[in-house]
Amino acid sequence: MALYRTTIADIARQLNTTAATVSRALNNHPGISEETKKNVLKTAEKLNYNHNRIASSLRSGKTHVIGVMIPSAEINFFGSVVHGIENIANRNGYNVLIYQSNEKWEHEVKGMETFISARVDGIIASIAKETVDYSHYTEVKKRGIPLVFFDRANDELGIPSVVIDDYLGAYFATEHLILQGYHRIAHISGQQHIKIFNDRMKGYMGALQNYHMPIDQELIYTGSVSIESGRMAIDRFLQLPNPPDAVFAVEDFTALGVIKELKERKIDIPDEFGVVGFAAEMFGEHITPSLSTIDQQTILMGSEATKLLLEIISGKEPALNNNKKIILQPLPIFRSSSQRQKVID
Amino acid sequence: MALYRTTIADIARQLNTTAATVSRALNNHPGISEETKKNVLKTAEKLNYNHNRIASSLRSGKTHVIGVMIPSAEINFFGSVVHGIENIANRNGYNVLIYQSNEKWEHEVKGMETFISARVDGIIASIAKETVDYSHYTEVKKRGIPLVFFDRANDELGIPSVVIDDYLGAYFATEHLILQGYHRIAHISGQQHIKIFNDRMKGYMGALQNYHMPIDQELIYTGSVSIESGRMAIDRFLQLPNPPDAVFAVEDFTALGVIKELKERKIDIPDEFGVVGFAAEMFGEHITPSLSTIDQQTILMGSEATKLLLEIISGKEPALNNNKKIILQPLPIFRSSSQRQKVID
DNA sequence: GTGAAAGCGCTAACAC
DNA sequence: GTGTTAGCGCTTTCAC
Repeated sequence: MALYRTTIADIARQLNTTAATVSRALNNHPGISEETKKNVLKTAEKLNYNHNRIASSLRSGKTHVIGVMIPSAEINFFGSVVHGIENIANRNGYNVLIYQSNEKWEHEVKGMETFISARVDGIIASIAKETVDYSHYTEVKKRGIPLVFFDRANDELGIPSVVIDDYLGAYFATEHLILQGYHRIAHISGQQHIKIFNDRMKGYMGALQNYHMPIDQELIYTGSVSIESGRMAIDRFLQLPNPPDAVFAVEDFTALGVIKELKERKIDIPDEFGVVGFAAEMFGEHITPSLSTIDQQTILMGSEATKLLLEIISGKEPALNNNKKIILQPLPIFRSSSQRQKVID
Repeated sequence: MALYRTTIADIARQLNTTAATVSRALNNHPGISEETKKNVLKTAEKLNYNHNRIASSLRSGKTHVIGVMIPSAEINFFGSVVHGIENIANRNGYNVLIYQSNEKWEHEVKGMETFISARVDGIIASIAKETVDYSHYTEVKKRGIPLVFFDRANDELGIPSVVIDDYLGAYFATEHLILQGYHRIAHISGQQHIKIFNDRMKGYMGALQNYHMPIDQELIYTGSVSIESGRMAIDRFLQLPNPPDAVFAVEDFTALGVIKELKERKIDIPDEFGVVGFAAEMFGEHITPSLSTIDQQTILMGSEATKLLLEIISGKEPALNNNKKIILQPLPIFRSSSQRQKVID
């Protein structure tokens, strides 16, 4: 088997010309005759030539690779964002190098080092839950490598980001429950040091205030974003002297726990109790009752982040201290779990 | 901002030594004094040096990058396999370049070209549904680039693969329905040119035969792997003079369609009708009734494929005409949709 | 419109 | 244990 790989020098030799000319022809440089170009292309084909990006990158300083840092490829949300990133990247001749943090700070640091070593042209990242020290991100910034955050961003680093409007999504969800005639609306929240969860809490409160409904601290349960925390929240809520008749959960799995617990207690959804989640996880459409939720526009988030990054790379957007923040509109999806047939009033 | 990047030559200059020595120290070569190594490491740190993989790759011919071709990052199954791949790859100092075919042959071809250009050290791929021409894969093989298939493999190309035993999984599913006392067990199949779907059909038939039950062609519906095809199959089955009382569906979404249709028709699951799917999709656990299914061991599939690839790369496994096939055991998960409380006999 | 020459940053073969 | 030398394959001045 011939492991020998054709180089531009081989093509040049065949055509009695030089590597420089071949390179120019292959890269569509202006000022190269049509004739030469045609010959080069034909010979390249004949010799089974394949462009060596490594050599090209070393010389030009551009790798056409984008590093993508996600907490986990196994989580639907991130897989879907990656899908959006890949589409735009490939369409523009960029490749995508994936790194998973598994929500661990150490992995995130290692990933950034890998990206720097690999000389990626830019990085798209979503911050790990564990991360509180951001020096690896500021280091990337300091080295002049374009960086864009998505979903889990940090606004204080002068790094642009693409997020959805979590406040608004939560506002929509809560408002919807109010308009459906629920009177005491509870909220199950997530870890408050994570901005998106905090924003959702604020959106919940904002909607209540706007509709002149009291904010009752007893109706706010801080959980850990899991089925179990949904179940536990219901358990506590129903022990209250004046229990809620609806809940906006910080995320779909939490809402699922709520539904499971309510069903076991034979409490009718949505007539006796309304439920809205957040994230538009796949299962929500298929459970009974189907789950009302807020879509986070994952594919769009990926493609917008990539477009923004490519604009920074191309110089159309400033690379430094760019606080640009693209805020996507959340998309409410109201299904059976919150749509009352008869409004009790 | 200093975009200047420290090179090993800079470190060498500081220490009055040469780039070669610095390189050796950095790469832990044998025969370098502890003292020198310590000094190099210290100076590298001080100068904020970062290894340049591009230059290193060009010289050494190794990129430490694995190309991964998947149909879509958005499909849970593939995201999960990628998770398994990433874990093993990173642990061994390899990075993962992702490419999505979107089930299209053209994209798959382009992806392989990209991998070749990027000089990846090896490739892990799952074949697009559309693909019937495999020349891009044989081309990769011809160029001596290690290649491993997972899940959707082709046994005739002399390329190793990691798959689950689809026959056995289907056998388990069907046998389980038989043992639960169902008498007429139907099968909803997928496109038969795709091997895994064909294997599942065979496993279904094998179980029936082993238990001396007749194979009735009327009870086999060839669908397109979707919720809709599950619904349509039930519609047809229930029009038969002698309808089935259970179904083994080729995949979970098809099984979901079955369940939705049966519920609408007020047919009790599992008492009147048993259902088993395939794939262990997330939603199956949370719908009512919960779905019996066959787990495909996605993470394990990813890690086994990566281990195999790394062994080929390291030369422990032959690179050429390696027909090694790692067959993972499917894991039955029997839930409510097929577990009869009372066996009707 | 094309050639000559240099060099991106690293590693490996060969000295000593 | 370390230095010398060469070169991986490409792109990019600077010529003419």
